[in-house]
Amino acid sequence: MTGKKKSVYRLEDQVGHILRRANQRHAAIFFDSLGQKLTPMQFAVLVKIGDEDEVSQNLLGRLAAMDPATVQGVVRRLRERGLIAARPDPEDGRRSLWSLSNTGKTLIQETLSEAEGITERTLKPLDSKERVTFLRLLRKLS
Amino acid sequence: MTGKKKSVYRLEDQVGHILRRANQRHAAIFFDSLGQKLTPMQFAVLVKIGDEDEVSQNLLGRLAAMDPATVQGVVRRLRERGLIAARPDPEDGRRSLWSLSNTGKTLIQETLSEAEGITERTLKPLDSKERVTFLRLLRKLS
DNA sequence: AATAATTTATTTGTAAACAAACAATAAATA
DNA sequence: TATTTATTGTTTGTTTACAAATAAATTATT
Repeated sequence: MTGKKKSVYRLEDQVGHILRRANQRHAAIFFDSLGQKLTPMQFAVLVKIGDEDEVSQNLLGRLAAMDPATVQGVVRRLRERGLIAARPDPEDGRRSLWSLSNTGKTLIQETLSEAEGITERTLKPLDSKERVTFLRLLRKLS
Repeated sequence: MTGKKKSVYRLEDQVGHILRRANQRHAAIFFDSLGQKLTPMQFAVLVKIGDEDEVSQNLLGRLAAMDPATVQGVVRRLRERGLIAARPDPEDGRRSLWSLSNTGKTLIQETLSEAEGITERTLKPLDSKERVTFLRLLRKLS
């Protein structure tokens, strides 16, 4: 009786599914902490613009790992809230250059420590050695 | 000169950001392999319904880790394609019960091995020991 | 039975995510 | 200079994600 071993596909064992659930958990933690002020991507975009002073859409997309079409929408909403200022690039008619407004700078300053708390809470289930290992391996997959 | 150490918030070091990028990579691999047939969530839903024979929206949401409102849309699109059949629950007027159509069963059979390939390709950067470690830690965060 | 509480599902609205097609500008080449 | 190629950005459409509000049906309580 040497039958073929039936391979069972268990969704909950697939890395994609578990990655997605880990993301969900992180998003929930983020929402819990900063959800009334910013979404995760809005926060990421503000941080990245702040790092660079002034960025084009293309550069911002690379920095924040976002599709150009996605950048569009995120930045539009932030501009509508006055958190980002825009001016045309004098050297390239295709581009516009984005920077943080004062309101935007203030908001980032106010939220940075909460953002650190979000990372901390997300990693809470791991001890410090596990965190190092996990982040190293996760980076390999990204 | 024992000044306060300025804590620098680096987006690319935050677990949320790296998780998101790992997810992006997995989604791209999925799209590359099955993108013309199914999305990741459509695939997950079909697998889960197939496992259970017949499910309510609520149960399906729990099984696939999806919000009820999200389940709505995913299932509607699959029904429109004739991959899922629905009937009212005779015992509970609020529910409808969903099952795979024959077309749905066939499609899952055809795509299961590709799905295994997606998991394999996603984990490619890790050797087999690292995979075990990674999945164990990732599960703790989900 | 009548009322209240719970469960289940739906609807609406906002925000991402990204493919695909298109448009505009700049840079390279003929 | 004129033409081609590459870069950068926009628009459209589809899908996922989820909060919040609502509705409908069931179950528990009085």
